Amino acid sequence: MAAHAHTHATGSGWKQHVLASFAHEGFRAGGARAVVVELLAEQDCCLSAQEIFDRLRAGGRKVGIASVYRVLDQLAQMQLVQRVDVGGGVSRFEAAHPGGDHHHHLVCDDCGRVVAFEDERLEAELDRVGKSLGARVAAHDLVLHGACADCSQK
Amino acid sequence: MAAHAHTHATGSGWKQHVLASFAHEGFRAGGARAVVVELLAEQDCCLSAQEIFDRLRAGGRKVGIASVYRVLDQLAQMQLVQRVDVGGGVSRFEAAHPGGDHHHHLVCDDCGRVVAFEDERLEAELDRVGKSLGARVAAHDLVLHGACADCSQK
DNA sequence: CCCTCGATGATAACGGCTCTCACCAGGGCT
DNA sequence: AGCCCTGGTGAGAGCCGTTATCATCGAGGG
Ligand SMILES: [Mn+2]
Ligand SMILES: [Mn+2]
Ligand SMILES: [Zn+2]
Ligand SMILES: [Zn+2]
Repeated sequence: MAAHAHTHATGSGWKQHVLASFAHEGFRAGGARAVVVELLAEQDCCLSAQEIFDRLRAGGRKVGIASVYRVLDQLAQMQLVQRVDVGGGVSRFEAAHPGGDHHHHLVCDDCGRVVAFEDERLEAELDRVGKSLGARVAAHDLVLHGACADCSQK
Repeated sequence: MAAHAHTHATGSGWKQHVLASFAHEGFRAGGARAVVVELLAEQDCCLSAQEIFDRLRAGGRKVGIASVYRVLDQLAQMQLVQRVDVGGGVSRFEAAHPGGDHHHHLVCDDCGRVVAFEDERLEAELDRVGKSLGARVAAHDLVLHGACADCSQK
């Protein structure tokens, strides 16, 4: 696992999977949906609906904010994106890979930066706890708050 | 650990600690603050600001919603309450015990119920992960989503 | 081509939260 | 006890992310 440049965590594999899923569910091909999926596929970490809207507009695409929320909602219901709630009343969204790697976030309360991380043992513990509750846990939201590595050493 | 009735997780110990902290910080004694603390001390689990407001009003207390948020904000900054974000754009709050037990929540996406749980090993893993990031982690928010024990077995 | 119905986007509405500001009252002082 | 200053309070307006509405557009099967 040497030093190949960090390819986007969400390659075109995810995008293809999403488009196939939409087709399979009998959805029609719409411009807004395609372009939101396209943008999400290029990201390494979560974006808010407003950020998605702004970037698409900046790229000359005349999407409506309602369409952005609509598509994100559909994707979330189909388990194709993960809704990330870092507090502050804003939801963020990122591609969710079928059975694959997912990560969590540390939010720096000083500079606002969002740092992604993943940890195998932590996931195992989360699974164990879910089972011990007798519940069928479909997802877990985890956010660490504090001072990021940069902010904490000054 | 036999069957003694489940005493409130937040006895008067917490309340005393909070009042002492406020006095120590040079705050004046205000009616709204006292009554919000009082109510929080009686709870076993988290309440939203609106719920706190409604209950106080129902009890004949003429508090303002602004005061509720103000007090909750002060308490959160003094680390005397934990802000719990279970999604849906509503923050919930519960008493935080100095160095003691804290718990997390499972939210049933079917019936909306909120189930509290605590787990020592999970906390240890969370600590380890925080350290491995080089960050100074002050708090962590964890919410499990899925079907609760009742809803999952039908 | 046409026609139907899902998709889209401008806009209004909604709700949680925050801000503003005039009034209230704790408590140090005399 | 009475004053006064200042922090505490609460009604209401405002802010902002999200959701609902609805007229219009266009994908795609006939
Ligand atoms: Mn995880
Ligand atoms: Mn914990
Ligand atoms: Zn930082
Ligand atoms: Zn349930």
